[in-house]
Amino acid sequence: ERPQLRAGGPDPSALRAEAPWLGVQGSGPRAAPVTVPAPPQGPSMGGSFAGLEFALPQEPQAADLGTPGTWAGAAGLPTPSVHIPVPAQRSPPGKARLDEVMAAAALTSLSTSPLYLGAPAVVFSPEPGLEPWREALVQPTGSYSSSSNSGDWGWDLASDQSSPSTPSPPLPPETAHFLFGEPTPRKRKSSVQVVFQCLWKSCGKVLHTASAIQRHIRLVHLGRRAEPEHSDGEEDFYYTELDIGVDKLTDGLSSLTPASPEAPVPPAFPRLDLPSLLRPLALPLPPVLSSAAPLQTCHSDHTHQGCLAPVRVDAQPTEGRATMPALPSKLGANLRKPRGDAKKCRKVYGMDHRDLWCTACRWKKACQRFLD
DNA sequence: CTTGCCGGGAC
DNA sequence: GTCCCGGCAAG
Repeated sequence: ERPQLRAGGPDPSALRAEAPWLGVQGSGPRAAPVTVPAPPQGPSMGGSFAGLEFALPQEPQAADLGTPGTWAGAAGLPTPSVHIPVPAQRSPPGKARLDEVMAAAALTSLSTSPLYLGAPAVVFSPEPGLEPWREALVQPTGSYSSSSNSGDWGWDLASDQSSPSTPSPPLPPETAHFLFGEPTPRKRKSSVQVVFQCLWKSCGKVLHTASAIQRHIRLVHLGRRAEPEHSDGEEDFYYTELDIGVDKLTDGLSSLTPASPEAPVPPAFPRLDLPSLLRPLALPLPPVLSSAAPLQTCHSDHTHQGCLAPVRVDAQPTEGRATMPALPSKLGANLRKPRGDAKKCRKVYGMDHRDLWCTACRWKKACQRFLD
């Protein structure tokens, strides 16, 4: 028994429905954020992007994460090899080894976030978040100036967005910071703290342990008993893990700690101050992804979407009541499947031979004969 | 404009 | 359950 879909609230069913589909669609550097090397497909990077070097986070740039400024420094090095996460060419669909990618993602999450032990399902739940990462990766360098993201998708507790003087092209430090998807590498364990934020609409509660947040969700949002044994794991869909620097934590979370359990107001998410950088993205990114665990990225495509379902909210980016920033106002439409390019019964047989159509076509449903 | 099909209604 | 269609989004 699932709770009814609350308007504007997280929708686990949508997530579940989308997950397999995402898996099918998954191609290219899907889990590249951490372990998957640049996909071999597509034009060679060496040609058009000579001089640039992949900065895929094989080994997370420990020193950079959490301190975006470092990136500016890296970019300023005299060497032509700039640490810019040169996006891989979009690879043909279906070529990626999904199992590899998934395995990599799973391993990464396990190795980087011991706290997952307390929330096993989280490994799955953030699945839809892969996209921004991928989206960024597939952006050709040449077009990066108009490319994705400012790194401000998340709340400012997790990342320092204050680098107004930093030029954005070709790659703002924030972007690099974000792109690596692992802002809290193991090497900096000591200065990083993990918190768990409730994604429930208008909640945003932040707790320090997975069990606590699960309990919170069970009790407050799912209306269930607090005991974990009564859980079916659904609460995992409603929170996200955030890695934040201790200093930031102290600054930003002072009013969000469990000491103020009644506070319905979520952390003050930063507004998107670089909207132009977001333009190419089909979807704004779930804010919770900014600096969270590696898997906390969104996976979608220019022609596909749906990844936002689990964090769907109706909040407006600039409104105080917003639990999350900059989500599209009409996400419902994003759940619609993109039109396939296959000819359908209607087109093949024409209106004249409607009797030849498959039943679904006759009923104006998704064609079952000519699948995409 | 046409096409695909979601959402929902009628039965 | 089957069957149909209004209406929407994409092209």
